[in-house]
Amino acid sequence: MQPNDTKEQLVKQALQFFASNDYERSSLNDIAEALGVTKGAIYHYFKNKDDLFYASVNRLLDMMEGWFVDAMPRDIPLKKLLDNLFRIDETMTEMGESSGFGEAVTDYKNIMYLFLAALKKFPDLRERLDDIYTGFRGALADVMAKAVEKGKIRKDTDIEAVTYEITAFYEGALLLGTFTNRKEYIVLGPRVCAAIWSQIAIPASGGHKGRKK
Amino acid sequence: MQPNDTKEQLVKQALQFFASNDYERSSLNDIAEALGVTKGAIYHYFKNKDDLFYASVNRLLDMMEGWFVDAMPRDIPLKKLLDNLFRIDETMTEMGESSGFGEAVTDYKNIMYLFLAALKKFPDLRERLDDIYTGFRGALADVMAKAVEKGKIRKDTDIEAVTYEITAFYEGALLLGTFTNRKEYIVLGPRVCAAIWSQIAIPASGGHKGRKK
Amino acid sequence: MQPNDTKEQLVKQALQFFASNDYERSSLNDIAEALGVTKGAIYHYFKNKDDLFYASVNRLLDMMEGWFVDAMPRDIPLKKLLDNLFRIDETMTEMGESSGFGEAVTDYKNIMYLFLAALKKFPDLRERLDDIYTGFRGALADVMAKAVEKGKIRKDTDIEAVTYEITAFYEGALLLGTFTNRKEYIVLGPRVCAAIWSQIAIPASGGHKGRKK
Amino acid sequence: MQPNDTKEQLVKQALQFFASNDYERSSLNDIAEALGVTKGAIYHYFKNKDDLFYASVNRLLDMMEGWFVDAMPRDIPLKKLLDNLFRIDETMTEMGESSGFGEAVTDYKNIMYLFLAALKKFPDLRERLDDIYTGFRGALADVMAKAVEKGKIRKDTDIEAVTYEITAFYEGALLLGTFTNRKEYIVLGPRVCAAIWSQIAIPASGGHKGRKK
DNA sequence: AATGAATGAGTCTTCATTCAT
DNA sequence: CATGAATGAAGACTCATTCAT
Repeated sequence: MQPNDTKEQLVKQALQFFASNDYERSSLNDIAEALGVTKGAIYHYFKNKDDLFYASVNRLLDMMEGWFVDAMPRDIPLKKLLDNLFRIDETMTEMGESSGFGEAVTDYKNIMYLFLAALKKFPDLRERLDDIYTGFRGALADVMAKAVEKGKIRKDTDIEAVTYEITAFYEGALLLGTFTNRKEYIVLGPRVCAAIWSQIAIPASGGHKGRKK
Repeated sequence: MQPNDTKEQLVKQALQFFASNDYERSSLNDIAEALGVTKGAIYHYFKNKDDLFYASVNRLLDMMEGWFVDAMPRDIPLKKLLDNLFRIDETMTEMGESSGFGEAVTDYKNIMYLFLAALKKFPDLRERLDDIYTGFRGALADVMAKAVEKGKIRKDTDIEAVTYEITAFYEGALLLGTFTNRKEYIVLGPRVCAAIWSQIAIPASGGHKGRKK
Repeated sequence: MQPNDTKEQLVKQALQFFASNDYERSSLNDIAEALGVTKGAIYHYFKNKDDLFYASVNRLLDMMEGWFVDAMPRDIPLKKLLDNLFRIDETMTEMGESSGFGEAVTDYKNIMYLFLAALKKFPDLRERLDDIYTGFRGALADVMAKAVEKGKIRKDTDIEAVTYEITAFYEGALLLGTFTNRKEYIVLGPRVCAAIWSQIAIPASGGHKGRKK
Repeated sequence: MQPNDTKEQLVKQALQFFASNDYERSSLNDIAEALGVTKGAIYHYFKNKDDLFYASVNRLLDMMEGWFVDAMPRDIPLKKLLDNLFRIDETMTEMGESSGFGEAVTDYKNIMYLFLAALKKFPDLRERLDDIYTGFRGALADVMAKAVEKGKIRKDTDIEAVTYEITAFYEGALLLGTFTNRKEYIVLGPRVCAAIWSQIAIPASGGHKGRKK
């Protein structure tokens, strides 16, 4: 195994470990054991405990950037994109699976803790995270702009507000799930999607056909 | 100074301290110094470090419950309520001031960390937090139901979805602020509010013309 | 209740407490709670924690002195005295009951620990304890001397050795009981008594005499 | 220095330390200093303070088992064995020297405290200790049985009682020494031995061979 | 006579980090 | 490359004792 591969492996495993274990409360002994190496080995590849954590979080950010920005489909019909997005649980699972990290990393609750711990230690990560959100919102705005052009949604749509609304709602829904331990977004996500859609869509024809009773 | 007063004081000060300092990383030495007492005094009133933290978080939850549930105005016009709510920054500041805790407790970024740290340590707090969110959404739903009756908003409004949407958006906006360190919600909050309102409001007269330019 | 009475009560209760609880491991808080008073009250009557312990142990020594020395029957037939003594368990129980302290103080295991802890802290107690053993052995020797006079036991009996033998055996039997948690002395005590008696008694008649000068 | 050697060394030195210092009152600082290592080093080899103590006491029990059970001479004339045993002080010293532990471990006073402290903390040690006593008594009983066969002692000897008598006396003599700080057993031990012997021996013949000058 | 709040020195324990091998 | 023994600073917690009331 090439040296670099070893380091890569360690980062990947460490990320999985940190996803399910609180960084502050994990001793290097625990970590080393979980990674199947000795403490010395870790110090061989990383400057210190923080360095390993930093590398792990960055690996996670790479993945999220790939998923939410680079891999964001931009030539898909807006309605379809939104429908997909608002099946929040499926989207998260899909992302987790495609990432190749275990399911521990998929669980938003874990990611939440991971990010907050990381941001507290490494404020410079804020910038990377910000880029990801900005990128995501940009992609969404692009698709909406196209939808306006195509006459799918109203011309007077406040695109910036709506992308922000969607992004914030997304995060908030996951956060509420973390707080309350109930995934209400599974049921309510699509209904919120419908509500938002009705707010921007151009009515097919006459009148509003009572989208819900 | 009465014993009870002392304990109360300690809880209050500890809450302020924990709002700006990470619980795990704060040594009892730091805490004691910040509270202006000796370690021994803390152990006189609290079983251990966790106990003090638990009491502090509960005090915060009391406050939030009072603000977001008990003090929630229920006979206010919906539009007015939403306008108020979506001036997120002002609402948070107002709540902070009314609480009597310092501004450290007002800052949502701090509360975020506080809650996540607390939930990790004391899973039973999840229930209290859940009650608060449920209470808040219930109050919101009540006002919306009345607005429906009064013909202010559409009869086919998916009240449950919209209240969830608002709550999650609220949390998400604050969380994004925490992540990115930018309070976009100051500008975008009201615009999102307008978008949501247009989605549920009954058009003043014929056709939906240019609710926003 | 007179002040002195209070102090007396405290000493008595403390003795019972120390009989079942290790002194070193008992905090003054525990002790105060067990005695049903506050720490302050203890400091009112005793100089410090050690002082209370010292008083308690002395009270126990008073009791033992009364039982093993002062109340030792000296005009009883030797055989009867020995028979009584070697029913070790009954003797200990009887002593405990007569003492008025609870049964915790009766249990030799507890006394053992108490003495060792006390001797370690207060070496001067050794003298008192020594006096008690000396007194006991003296009383025993007196009875044996009389038995020699009366022709009950052999004239060449090494009285000093036999009293020492009995005393040491007694302590040793109790100590073994403490170590092994089995009261073998209940069964074996009387048999040892018989063996010792046969060693000193004058054979009723012919028998094998003159094996000793 | 090999790892195992280091741990062994620590156990051995700790035993010597605990022999002369009360476990409860010894801080890990004291212990570490006495062993010539840092506290951290101790925690490297032992789970905690108790663990080190436990290992030390077990090492002592190993030694005692070796001495009092395994190394007990079984084909020696009973009289000689008893004579040896009842020179208590010499026996204890010999054992101490042969053990290789320092003289602190030899002193029965110390062993006493050690055992009681250990039994209080680790009740399971009682079993080991019990085995040692049982083994010792068994060996003694074997030798006595042979002596009966060879016509050296009386057939009606209550072997079980006598071995118990000897064992308990042994312990008791040492305990009295601990309590009173006087080694009376140096003088009285042999005299008690003579008394016991006269109780079981078969008179050689008519003559009085002066067991005592 | 009695309280109990408050202290601070001391306890056991953890852990990131270093370093000789 | 990798080990794991060893360190030492820092952590949470205990408790005998004091003192104002």
